[in-house]
Amino acid sequence: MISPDKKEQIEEAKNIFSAYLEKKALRKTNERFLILDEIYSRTDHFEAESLYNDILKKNFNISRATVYNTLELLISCDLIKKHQFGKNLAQYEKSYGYKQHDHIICVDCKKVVEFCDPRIQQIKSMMGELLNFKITHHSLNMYGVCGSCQKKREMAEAQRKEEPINKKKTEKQTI
Amino acid sequence: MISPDKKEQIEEAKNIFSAYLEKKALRKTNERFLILDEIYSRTDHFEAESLYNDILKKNFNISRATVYNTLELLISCDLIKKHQFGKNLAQYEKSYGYKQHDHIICVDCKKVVEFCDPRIQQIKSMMGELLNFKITHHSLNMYGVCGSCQKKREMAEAQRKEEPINKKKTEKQTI
DNA sequence: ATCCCTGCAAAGGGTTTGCAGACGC
DNA sequence: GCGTCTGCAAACCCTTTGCAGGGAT
Repeated sequence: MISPDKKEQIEEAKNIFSAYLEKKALRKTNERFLILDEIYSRTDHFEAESLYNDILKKNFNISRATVYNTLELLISCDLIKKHQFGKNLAQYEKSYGYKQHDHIICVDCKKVVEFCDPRIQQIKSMMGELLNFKITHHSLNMYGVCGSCQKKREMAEAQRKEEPINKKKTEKQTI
Repeated sequence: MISPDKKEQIEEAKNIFSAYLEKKALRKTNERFLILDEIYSRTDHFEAESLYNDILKKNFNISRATVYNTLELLISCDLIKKHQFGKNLAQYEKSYGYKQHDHIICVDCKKVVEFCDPRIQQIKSMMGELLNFKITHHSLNMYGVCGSCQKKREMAEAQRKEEPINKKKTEKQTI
């Protein structure tokens, strides 16, 4: 999922953003490009707050309001995507130069893995036609336990059997 | 999606909940069964707040804390499912007696339509195996414009062309 | 010069938490 | 009677909003 030359990708993203702002008669402020730059220098998914903090760390003065405002603009011109992985906390990821994909999330360690499957596209177009919807986008998340967390669970289970002390309390904890 | 005899379904749901509480050594309080009853008497999706309000309307004294607590329990024993359709607002639906399905949401009127597609199951098991995840559940939401909102959009567009007054302002509103 | 965009801080809305009293077991 | 659940209200967290000043066009 990593592009060969990140620098060029950032430049291209800036061009797209610039064209978008022009088309919509919005202003090209330093803050907006600073945020785009920070996002495209990152890897993986991020939250609004960590983006904000990392920009502060670099001694740029910027406000949360501007971060949220700019994220909204970047979503509009398809330079980033917004996700909600179950909790009430939005996560974002850059999307220019990355192909369409979906996510598997580990319910224990919260790790996010990406995957592609062409059948999603088929379902999308078939269901759109069937139900007379003009589908614009979708979100498919699978939740489960990743390999290493499966092992951890097995070990914890084995230990529980070894020491059946305080039986009632242990039972309750497996809610 | 409507069951032939709702009453029986509610009874069955209560039995499942009762057995679950027993197994986990949790208490069978009136509040918990009251909430379950209210949920299974409803149709479609609902939010925690409207559930809470509707119970208050029936002159039962209950607190939000208990509603949220009980919703959590009902999720654990698979009697309801929790969804996040994009916003920071959880929606729930009863799940006992209803077959697995996914959702299409209209981005204009927020209408939610359900659909089934067996290919999801295939993708689930294939990706689980491929990435070594024990998949427990998933969430697939498609977003788009429903039939009637498509018409509304077309009409609005036609009107816009008829009266090209205040051109610049109209342009900006299409963000 | 205009007026959109920014930073700041406070408000907002859904959800969670802490505590004292109530009640299922 | 013990210990969990409840109701209440405050706290919490992420996000949005209002406002006055500043900068892009």
